[in-house]
Amino acid sequence: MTIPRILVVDDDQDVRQMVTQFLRQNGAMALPAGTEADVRKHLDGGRVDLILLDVMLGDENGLEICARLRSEQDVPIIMVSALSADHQRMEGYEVGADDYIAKPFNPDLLLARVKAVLSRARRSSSLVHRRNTKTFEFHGWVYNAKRGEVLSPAGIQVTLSRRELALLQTLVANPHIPLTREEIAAALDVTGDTGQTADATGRAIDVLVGRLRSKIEKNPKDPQILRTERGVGYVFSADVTVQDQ
Amino acid sequence: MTIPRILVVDDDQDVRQMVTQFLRQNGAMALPAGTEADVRKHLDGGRVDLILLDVMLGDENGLEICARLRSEQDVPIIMVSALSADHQRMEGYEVGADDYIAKPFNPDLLLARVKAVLSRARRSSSLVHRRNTKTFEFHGWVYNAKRGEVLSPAGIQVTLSRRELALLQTLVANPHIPLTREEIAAALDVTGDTGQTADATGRAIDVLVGRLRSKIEKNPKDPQILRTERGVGYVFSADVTVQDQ
DNA sequence: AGGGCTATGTAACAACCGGTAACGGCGCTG
DNA sequence: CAGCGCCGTTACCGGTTGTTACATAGCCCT
Repeated sequence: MTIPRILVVDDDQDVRQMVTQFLRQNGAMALPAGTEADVRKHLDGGRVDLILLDVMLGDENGLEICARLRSEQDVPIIMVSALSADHQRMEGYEVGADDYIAKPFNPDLLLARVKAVLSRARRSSSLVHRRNTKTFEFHGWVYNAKRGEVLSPAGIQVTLSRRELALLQTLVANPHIPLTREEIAAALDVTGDTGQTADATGRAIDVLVGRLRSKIEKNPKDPQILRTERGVGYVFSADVTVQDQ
Repeated sequence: MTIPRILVVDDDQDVRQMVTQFLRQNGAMALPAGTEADVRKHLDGGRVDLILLDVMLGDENGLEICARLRSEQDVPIIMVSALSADHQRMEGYEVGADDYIAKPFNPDLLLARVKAVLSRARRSSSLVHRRNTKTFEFHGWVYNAKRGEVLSPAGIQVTLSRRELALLQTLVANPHIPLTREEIAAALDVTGDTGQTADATGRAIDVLVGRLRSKIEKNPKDPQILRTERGVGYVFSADVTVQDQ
């Protein structure tokens, strides 16, 4: 990658100078900016890879600027603040900052953050490394594959055990397709080391299904989502909508 | 740039111990194995980058084992033997060994061979690079390998003990790759080799993991960084960005 | 409809696994 | 020598998961 251009936005001239200099020593093209006008000038004029934005700009509110910039351009932003309280941090994220760092900061820390954000940005633009998290939705339930989180229609988080989660994952990936116990066992890697038949694996799957039902079916006795296909196995009989993220 | 895993196969406990220790000092994850069964356990379980195989195993014939392994898996093998006769060397090559070294061997020589075979296999040459100072960043944390410093997302320095630091280092070098307790122990050089199972090493790793968690996890009860892989071991499940320095 | 067979649901149990508090040994430092 | 921090061991607890046994439901045949 070419030398990254970093906009250093801070109303304190001394801070600007210091940060700018430090970044330059570390190979970046640092562009100091004292006001939002300065920022816009640079954004209009040319390429900017990252904005280091101080939360407290004399007259202007950095958070607002951040939100505004975010809504207009897709430039990574790291918020900088003298306030390290957690809620500040959260606010920073809410307005769309990519990261947050407290002042006074450790140079190593700053550099690490900058590089992290830059490489993240680069990665997202190259199709190769895209790591997509999927979210599945069915009958009001939401299953976030990455975090392994399951939310009930009421929005309450349900904790599934590892096995239950794996089962759900398998099912969700094959909606409306009847799966035999053997297939499920294979997907869950249950077999054990003695190449057991599905029967020897035995009722493990049945029991597991029961346990999952007890957690995600409104009335486990009359399952609507995880249905039994008698003589065959089980079907996930809900429509699933998938969202990449 | 993962740390290479080297299986040290020798029926003589003292030799195993010595070689293992030497390799560990030079940055490898050395896994001692006394029998073919041990070898298979490791091969089944996980990735092994290289096997150092003694020709004379008490009951078994190392050459046969070598041939057998070769026919099954594509793992580089270096044969080790007390007999330096040429025909032995030839035999070693015939059964598929990548290199051959006579006992007693010069440590430097061993290391050279190991590196050669590893790089031929286009594996990491981290045996060499490992001395580089690196800074790792994950979830806002910064770990400076040279100074052994760890900074929290808030920029506060956290003091880890020697062991905790070593554990972190091992994990950070293998993000998203589940490590067994045994592998971790090997990397930390915990047991030496007394033919102990991972169980004999006992809960040391578990406890250590717990201690590290209590320092770097926001909520140690629900670890986001250092996750448990039930029945397997532990995974460092954060994206890590690395900077050479 | 009813008998008999098989498939499935599930409660109870036991084995196993991982988290962790507590303890004690060890080495270092003052 | 006392105090302290580090670290492996142990024991206990709680959660997970496969097994078993028994109850029930579904299906086929007469």
